[in-house]
Amino acid sequence: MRVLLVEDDDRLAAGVVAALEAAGFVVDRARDGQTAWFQGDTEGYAAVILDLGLPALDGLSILRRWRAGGQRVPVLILTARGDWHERVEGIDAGADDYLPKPFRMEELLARLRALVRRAAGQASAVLVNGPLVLDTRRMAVSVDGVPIHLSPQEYRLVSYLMQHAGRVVSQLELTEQLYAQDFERDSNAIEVLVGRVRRKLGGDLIQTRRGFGYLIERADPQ
Amino acid sequence: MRVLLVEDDDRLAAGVVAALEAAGFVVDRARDGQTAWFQGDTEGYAAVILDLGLPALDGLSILRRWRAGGQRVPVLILTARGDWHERVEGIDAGADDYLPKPFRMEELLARLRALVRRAAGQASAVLVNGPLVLDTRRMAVSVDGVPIHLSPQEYRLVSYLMQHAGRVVSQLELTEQLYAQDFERDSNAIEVLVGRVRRKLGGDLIQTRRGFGYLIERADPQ
DNA sequence: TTCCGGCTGACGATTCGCTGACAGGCCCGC
DNA sequence: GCGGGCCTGTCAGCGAATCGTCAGCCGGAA
Repeated sequence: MRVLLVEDDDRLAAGVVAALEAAGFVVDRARDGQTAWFQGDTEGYAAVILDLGLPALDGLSILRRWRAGGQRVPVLILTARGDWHERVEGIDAGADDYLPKPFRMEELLARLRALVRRAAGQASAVLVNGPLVLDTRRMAVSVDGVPIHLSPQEYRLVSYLMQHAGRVVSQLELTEQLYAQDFERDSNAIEVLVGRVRRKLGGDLIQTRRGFGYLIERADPQ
Repeated sequence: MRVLLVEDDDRLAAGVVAALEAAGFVVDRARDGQTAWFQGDTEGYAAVILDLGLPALDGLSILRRWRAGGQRVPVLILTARGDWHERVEGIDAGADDYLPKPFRMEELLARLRALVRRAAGQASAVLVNGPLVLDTRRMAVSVDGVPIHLSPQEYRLVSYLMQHAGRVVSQLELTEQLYAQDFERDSNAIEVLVGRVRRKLGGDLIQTRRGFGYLIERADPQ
């Protein structure tokens, strides 16, 4: 877990670095705004601890530049200036947390842990299998980068097959997944559904295992 | 954007509710811990403001119960007790932020906005998505730099979709976020609302995923 | 070849979302 | 208090999308 500490006061910085390293973080330190801005934008940090009172380039400006450039790294602001509108400004500039000096090291650690935990909670929800890409958040499917429009039922089918890619899924299993319990079993609804999806996705992405079920091959770089 | 305020002091609560509503939030209030616990667990709030000193069930206990039950709603703790180990305890119990009384209403709002943003994975007070810009501080929306006048309800819709840009949001979720608890579910209010917003924003900024919900595409540098 | 499981096109009932019209409620200026 | 404008939920109607059904076809395996 690598974090960036942006702090010009050597004594304070030393203390914070020691505490962070004791807590298991790997710490880089930047003394001035220029360096901080560059490093925060290019290196991949899990979090940044940012002092507002800095030489060369103000902390708030760095933060705004990062955010304007789409840099989303979690930022914890650290400053001696404790008046409320400074805080509001910092938070609205895109800081994720704020800690006024003087602070207890325990509190800094707790907040930092919370910050990292939160940022890690945003898993990418995109399933990829060869040319087939399924984005569960956008509920969108594409083949070779071309977006494909699927109806809700069709989407559910592809989603289920993708989540179980590399395994044969029986018609019975699909029926149980896609329909309510009281669904007539000797219906060819699944076959029709698969047909429709195949026409949209093209090719043989969904394979048939005659007598067993359907399958999307797993084709990942593993 | 629907939030839950857990506060037993009527006078304070009234002030906070007024400020929150003026800032565009839909507010439910709970007076005691029991109610708070139940509501926070069952209703889908964008955030919870939690007073630690409560009758019936202590604030920290509620928080721990929520977290133990997997409830991830962002929680901002509010309390008169400002010593640091209380803060650490609160944060480690799963609070996302902490504000000691007395506080400025502006700071509460800023922190609340930050909390909601963070939960949505955004990082700045100004949300940008392609031509669409939403300034949560000024409650202003513009498309291609042209300011658009939205009614409160319309603004909330756009705000919520922007906070969750790149994700399909169901009508049920929108209903829960935009309306108080006792709202009739089989109404087409959301559809009408979306229609009105679309006419104002123009184009297909708000997409429909038939059978699933609505979506504002995310178009930013990653 | 036969047979059986799967595929396909057509069809129609139903659902879903969009829209215009309308009305009640609220606020503001007079 | 009164009138007008805005806000916002309800309703009905429309058009399109959805999706199960059915009948007939195809093709692989024995």
